[in-house]
Amino acid sequence: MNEQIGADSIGSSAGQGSQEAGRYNFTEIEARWQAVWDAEGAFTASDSDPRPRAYVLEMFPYPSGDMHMGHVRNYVQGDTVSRYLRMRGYNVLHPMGYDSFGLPAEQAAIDRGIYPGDWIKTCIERATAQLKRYGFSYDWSRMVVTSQPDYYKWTQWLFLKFYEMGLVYRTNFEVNWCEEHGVLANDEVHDGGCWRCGRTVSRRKLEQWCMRTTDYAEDLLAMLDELPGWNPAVATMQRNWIGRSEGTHIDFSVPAVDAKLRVFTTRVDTVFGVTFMAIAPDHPLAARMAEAGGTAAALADFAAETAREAAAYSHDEEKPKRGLRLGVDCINPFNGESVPVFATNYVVSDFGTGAVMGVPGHDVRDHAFARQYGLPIRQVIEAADGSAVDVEAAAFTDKGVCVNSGEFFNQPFAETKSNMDAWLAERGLGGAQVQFKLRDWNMSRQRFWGAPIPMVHCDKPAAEGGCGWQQVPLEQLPVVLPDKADYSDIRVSPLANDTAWQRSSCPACGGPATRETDTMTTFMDSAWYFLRYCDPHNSEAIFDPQKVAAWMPVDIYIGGKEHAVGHLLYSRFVCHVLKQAGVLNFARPDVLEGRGTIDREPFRRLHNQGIVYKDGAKMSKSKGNVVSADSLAESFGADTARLFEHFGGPYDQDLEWTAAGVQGCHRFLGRLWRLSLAVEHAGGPGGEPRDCDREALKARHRAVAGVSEDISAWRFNTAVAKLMEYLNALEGAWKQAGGTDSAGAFAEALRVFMQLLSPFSPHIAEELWERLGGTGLVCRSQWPQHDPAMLLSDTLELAVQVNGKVRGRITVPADADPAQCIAAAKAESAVAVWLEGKEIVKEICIPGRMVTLVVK
RNA sequence: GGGCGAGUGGCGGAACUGGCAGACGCGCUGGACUUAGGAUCCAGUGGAUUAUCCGUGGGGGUUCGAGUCCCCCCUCGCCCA
Repeated sequence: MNEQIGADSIGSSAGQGSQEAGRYNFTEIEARWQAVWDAEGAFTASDSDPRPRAYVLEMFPYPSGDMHMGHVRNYVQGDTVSRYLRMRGYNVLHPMGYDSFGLPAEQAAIDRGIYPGDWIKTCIERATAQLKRYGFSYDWSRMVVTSQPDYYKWTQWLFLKFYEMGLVYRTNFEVNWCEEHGVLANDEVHDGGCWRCGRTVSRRKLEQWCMRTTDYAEDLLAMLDELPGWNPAVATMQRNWIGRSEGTHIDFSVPAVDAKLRVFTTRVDTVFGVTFMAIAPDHPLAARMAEAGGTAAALADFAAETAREAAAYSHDEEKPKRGLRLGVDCINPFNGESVPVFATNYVVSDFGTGAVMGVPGHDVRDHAFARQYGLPIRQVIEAADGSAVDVEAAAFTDKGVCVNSGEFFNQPFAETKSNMDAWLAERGLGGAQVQFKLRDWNMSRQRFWGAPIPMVHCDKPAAEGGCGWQQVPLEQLPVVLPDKADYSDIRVSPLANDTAWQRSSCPACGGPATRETDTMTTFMDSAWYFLRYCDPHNSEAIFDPQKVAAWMPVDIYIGGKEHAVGHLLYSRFVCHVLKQAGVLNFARPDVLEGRGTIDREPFRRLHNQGIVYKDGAKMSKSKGNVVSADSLAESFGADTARLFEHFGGPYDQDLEWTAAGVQGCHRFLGRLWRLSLAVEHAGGPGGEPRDCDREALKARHRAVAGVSEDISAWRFNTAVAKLMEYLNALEGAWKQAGGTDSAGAFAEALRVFMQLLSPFSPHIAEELWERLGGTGLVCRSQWPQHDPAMLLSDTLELAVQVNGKVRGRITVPADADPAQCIAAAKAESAVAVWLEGKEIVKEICIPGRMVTLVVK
């Protein structure tokens, strides 16, 4: 730094020859400050720090291949907020980890013939290096990795805890089945075929472990109302997913098999319009009824066919409705009528009661079905306004008043429903019933790369007094995955082939037992990781409840809205259960907006960043349209890349990836660099403040006010724009200063600049902060305040409108009253032209903004 | 089909409660730095038939004044059937 760089050198090249030392060398700067932060433990969240705590969390990634721009966008937002909150005086917990069990690792292992754990280890190292390069302020000492035994031991512990609470049961669940590749996840089924071989996928039932999430449906729904900080769109999606509906159970008797067929309906008022009964082909009573009706063989065919078909139709296609008349009737309890029973492909057995009453007059699907099978269509509801209804032409689905319904006539829906519910309840035939769309949670995956379900099955047959399924004793956790995986037959999980691993002993009788070979869904791994961050190295317990109480709930959770129902709902569920079990109790009050504590809700605020697209598709490894996180950092540096991610648009808006414009952000940092060095070299405190100094001062207060407000409101794009405006103003003022007199004032202005810039481009901010004489680390300095008085000026420029069009502008003292403004407006020559020969009918002055005159 | 969101220059996007549309940046045009330029600086940049007029997907409305509020329509995206 021996070259004198004066004010006039802003425009000169700083990147050549002897001036090399003054060049903005981002590679060097970024490495240097990352090392300093590391050495200083600048981002360690301390459990003993007395300052108020904040917990900022981004959804942890699946570490498969490169981190890409979609990830970076997410983390940049969390990091900026974290750094901002630290400077506002909070003890911030900002951790990172990896969701490393699951399909991609398993797939990579199959494709490359390696062990999934080895592959994932490499990926984690790579991802960590990429994240570190961006200078994200994570407390890396708290990293959790879900595929490591010290983590999944506790995932297994949770499973057993829930088992003890009676929340886990075993049942038949439908899975997608490929003859060559075995069980497939939903996203491995493409257009009804296996994604690998294209073979038609069928549905098959497997015994699996299942969690009673529906027990908590009411609470999970109700507590959404306590979460005003959630993205409302996501809250709505969860409400719809939980799908509470108030309806009615009705038992229809089936004389042929002497049984009752129970249906659920939200439209009990249409019960007199029932002309058939639709059930799932695999309804528990279906076979018996078919037997009685002489259609057993036909039913078996039909059931097999619909099982095949179910996988073939994705949700957005309306599949053709088909049915099989079973040959038996059931009796409508309300009017004693016999109606035929059909097995159909549009009623499924694992939802509701697996049976639906067919009311073609008032339900669209039933209408289509009745048309196809020539069933009668009957009108039992009339329009409330008395207008004509033709149920032969189309189903009338509005709520109206009953007709042709015996004693229940001419009443609005609510009354009819309560009367009918009561009528059913009195006779023991059903009654009012609340139902949820939410289903219980299937925990089992027929996969190797997941946390083994810690259950063993006693080898002794039940008939000989065997013990059946038993929990693995807690002291034997974790049940560790073998360190080899044999993928020679990929129809079954390697665990199911590994007889040595399966061998175990029965905790109940001490005899031989066999391990469960299914592993847990990865949604279970990710449903509690945010708790483990609070106490990541605890080897005695899943966590210390006091540590969790001190950090939880998460103040700000950031991630993609594709997790609106899955991950977020399961995480809420786990916390609700643990609260009930007395294991946790979130106690930390809301530091950001002073809201009350929600003792079992894990995420106080939820922000969903927009999706990054490339070539019209969401950026993802599987689509092969990934732009690596390294690409920008390499050519422009992390500081530029971070800035650019913010600047592209509102954080929650989707965007098509393009690097066009990144130059602008890089130029901005380059200009800041050159101005700062010029000021640094000019040195010395200035003399009397001059106009240009005052301009710099005003610009500074404007920037502090604007940037603070924008960050608080999550308007990062405009915050960056305001930093750019600040630089423009400082450059202008510096040029005006034309020398070194004012260097002190400009150094001060620039130090504040570095504070404002620090959450966005932290490395260059540290470097220049130090050069300009800042003490300590800028990321630990206290966020600057602005003086509101500095935002005001002595005079104001007002626009003058005549009949709604701007015709001129006037400059008035800031304290001028409306009458003075209006008088000045009329006197302005550019305005007067438009007033000539006209009559002024109205004069309006909007203080500080404009004067508007209406003429005739 | 239902729910939600969006439509503003050549481009990404600004515009808090209705109050000067296009902040900030990209791109582009011209110029400077005696050559060169993926560097830097300066000036300009919504359109047009340029004293003025027209412009925020289209059409109506409320208002002194509408990107913003109300009604109808079109297009796109996401979620759910």
